[in-house]
Amino acid sequence: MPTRARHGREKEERRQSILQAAREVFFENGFYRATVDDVAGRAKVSKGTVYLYFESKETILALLLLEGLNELVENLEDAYAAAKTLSADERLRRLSRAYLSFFEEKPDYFRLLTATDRGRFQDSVEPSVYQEVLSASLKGLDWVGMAIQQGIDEGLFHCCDVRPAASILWATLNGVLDLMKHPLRREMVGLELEPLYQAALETVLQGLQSRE
Amino acid sequence: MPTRARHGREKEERRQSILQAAREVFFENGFYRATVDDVAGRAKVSKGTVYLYFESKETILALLLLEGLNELVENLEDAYAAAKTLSADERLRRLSRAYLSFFEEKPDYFRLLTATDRGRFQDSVEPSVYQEVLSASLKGLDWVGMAIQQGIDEGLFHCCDVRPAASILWATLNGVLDLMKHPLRREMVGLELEPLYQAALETVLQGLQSRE
Amino acid sequence: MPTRARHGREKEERRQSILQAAREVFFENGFYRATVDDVAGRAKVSKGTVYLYFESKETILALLLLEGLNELVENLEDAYAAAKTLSADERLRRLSRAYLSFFEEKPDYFRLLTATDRGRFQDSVEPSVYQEVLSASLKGLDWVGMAIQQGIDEGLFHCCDVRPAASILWATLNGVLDLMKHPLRREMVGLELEPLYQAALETVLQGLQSRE
Amino acid sequence: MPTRARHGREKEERRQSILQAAREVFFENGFYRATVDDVAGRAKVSKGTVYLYFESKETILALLLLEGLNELVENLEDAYAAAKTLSADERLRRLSRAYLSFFEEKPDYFRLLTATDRGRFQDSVEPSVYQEVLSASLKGLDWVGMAIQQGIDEGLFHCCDVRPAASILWATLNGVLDLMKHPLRREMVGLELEPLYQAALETVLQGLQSRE
DNA sequence: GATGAATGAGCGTTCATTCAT
DNA sequence: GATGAATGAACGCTCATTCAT
Repeated sequence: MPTRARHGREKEERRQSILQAAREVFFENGFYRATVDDVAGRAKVSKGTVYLYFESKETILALLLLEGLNELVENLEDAYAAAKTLSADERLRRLSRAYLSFFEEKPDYFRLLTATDRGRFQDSVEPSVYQEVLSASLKGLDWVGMAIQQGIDEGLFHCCDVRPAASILWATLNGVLDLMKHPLRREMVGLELEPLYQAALETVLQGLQSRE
Repeated sequence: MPTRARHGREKEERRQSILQAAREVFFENGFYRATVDDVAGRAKVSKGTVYLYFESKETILALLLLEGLNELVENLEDAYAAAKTLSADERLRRLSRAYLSFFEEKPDYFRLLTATDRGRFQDSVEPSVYQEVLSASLKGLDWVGMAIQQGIDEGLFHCCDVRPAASILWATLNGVLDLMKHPLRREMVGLELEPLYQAALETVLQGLQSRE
Repeated sequence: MPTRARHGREKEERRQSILQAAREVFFENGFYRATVDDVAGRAKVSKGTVYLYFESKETILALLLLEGLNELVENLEDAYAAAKTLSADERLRRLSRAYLSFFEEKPDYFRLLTATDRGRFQDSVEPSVYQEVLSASLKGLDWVGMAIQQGIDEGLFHCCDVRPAASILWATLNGVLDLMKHPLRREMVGLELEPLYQAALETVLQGLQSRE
Repeated sequence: MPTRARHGREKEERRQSILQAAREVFFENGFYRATVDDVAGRAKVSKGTVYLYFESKETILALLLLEGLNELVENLEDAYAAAKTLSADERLRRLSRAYLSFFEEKPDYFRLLTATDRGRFQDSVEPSVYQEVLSASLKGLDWVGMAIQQGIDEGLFHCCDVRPAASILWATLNGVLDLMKHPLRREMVGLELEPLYQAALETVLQGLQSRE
């Protein structure tokens, strides 16, 4: 059934083009300033068509967030797997680099994830979806945790508990990205993102290795 | 001119009561869900009066953010000054504690600062105001930087540059607070804020002391 | 031409199944709340197919109304014919009972007939169709009129004109049904439909018999 | 405080002019076809202003219905009171005439009351309001009932129960008005409203007087 | 200075109808 | 003939802002 297959593909393409349009206008104007009209206009479809593919504006946001987060998680997974034979600290460097790459390639997801007023989102979307977004946003912690556990097993780290250690590292990376995500703020700090990010990683690694 | 003075005082009081009302409704409902009607109602003035004292809803937000940030900066300043005779690492512990206190006492400012969709804010407010907010949000960096400089001078830290070191520490503290600010997320991580915050601080301090 | 014939039959079946679906959803949700999507879904055809068989949503309503009215008229006709040998007042009792049966078996037609906002209907449907609905809704009058004429001829009624007499009886029956069609209203009136309906009929019959 | 008083009066006038506009457009187009924009345009105010005075479109309808019904009830009350010294049948004639006058002077209320799809109305309006409308629409029954009770006491009517008798009379009057409210139907029936209405009244009065 | 009535553009969403396949 | 994706006008409603009093 080639026609059916074609139809399916075209539908999926249309869906994707609406999602892409939403990504663009949400990023450009922020979720609240962006209107469904904007999204429709950008995707060159009518407003009604948007609602043919998606339940609501909030649903679109949720999908974008999940898409972004899932991509990040995949990147982390790959980085972790690719560094299978390496030492714990090297695996953590790979994980961190994967996170940085994601940030640099999809900066919009970051803005969306961090800058969207949660209040409205939280109660416009099904609780399960909200939970899913929240939990996906913490997946990174798990991979970092596994690498740190390896480091503890290998005797590299002397801290006694994995979860706090992983949280500290993850929070630090997030903190640096958040601090540097805004051009104006980058300018005010007077540093480049990449070297600072690397330095932060090494500092925390050092700190975790020192016996206290 | 006692009348003029009284007028001035009354005007200022009215202004403050509107700001207070705005604080409450913005915190309760989030900036976008809160309406100017809500603010006026809470302040027991008419909607027109709100616009007599403030240019726009966004201006009010900017003022609240600045207020919060200034209070934080004062706390940091005090903590820094009070620890005048202490060693650099101890001064940094005092600064960190001051930040944590602020977060715990005014958690709403945090939400407002981090969770407000920037798009609308940025271009509804005069650029100078936006700059001011941004720069105030980086004041913490300066105080941390001064303590770290002291640490370098004292030979405590072996890193060569103050600004990156300060940024790393500040970003870490921010990252931890951000990670733990949401109850649901706190639950998912399974840790308490305070011990994690302390551990993060000590880890970074250790990392900055190690020679690389 | 068996193929043609089969096609014709299939077409008619499809048409009927759409009408049946429309009956169901119009009755369940009311005409305005029901959507063409609902009708198509219930009939398990596509929305486009509905428009292949019917000009518009209103046309479907008109057809349903006519169907209902025709059924009523047939019932009245049968009741009239079956009471061929009876006296005029008995024939009127049979006609009335037939009307009541129709109301009790198809209460939804009543709702549709009386509760549908006429505005849209009247000018969404061809004038001839509207006329047809209106005239069908008056067919009952004709049969009642014939029985009353018989009564006049037999010397039972002393009123001089058939049409007013028939109108009065018909209006009374309608009025009672309308008054009692809503459960909440039935409860408020505190009476049962059937005895009230009978009493109303007898009262009017008495009234028509009295010499004034 | 003349200003306050003037303000109040002006506000009330504005309110009334919106109600009047709603009456017009609801009557012209039916409730569902009429849009809030239409109402606003007719009242020469903005759409927002409509919502300043009324909660919702349905609320406006409810108010119009109640207004109409209350006016009717007042008319009936007056007619009943004015006929204090008359015999029961004469009082019923006065009540009926009052009802007819109301119908002729405010035909729109009738259309609105009988032709509005209840489904949507019923669940767009608070249950208490719906109850109120329903109960007001039955107030006429009470006055008719009182006059009939008087007729029973005076020995005029021989029926044993007031409520059915009142319901029959009221239903008949309603049935006639409903039958004749539409010009096209009036034409088809070939009678004038007023004589038919009178004849119906007399017929039922006769019927109620006859011993069965 | 203070009011609050008025505005009107804009919102997210719906749905009868059309039309390319 | 049948489909169902696409349309787009219209809907009821909101709310930051203005301005006559």
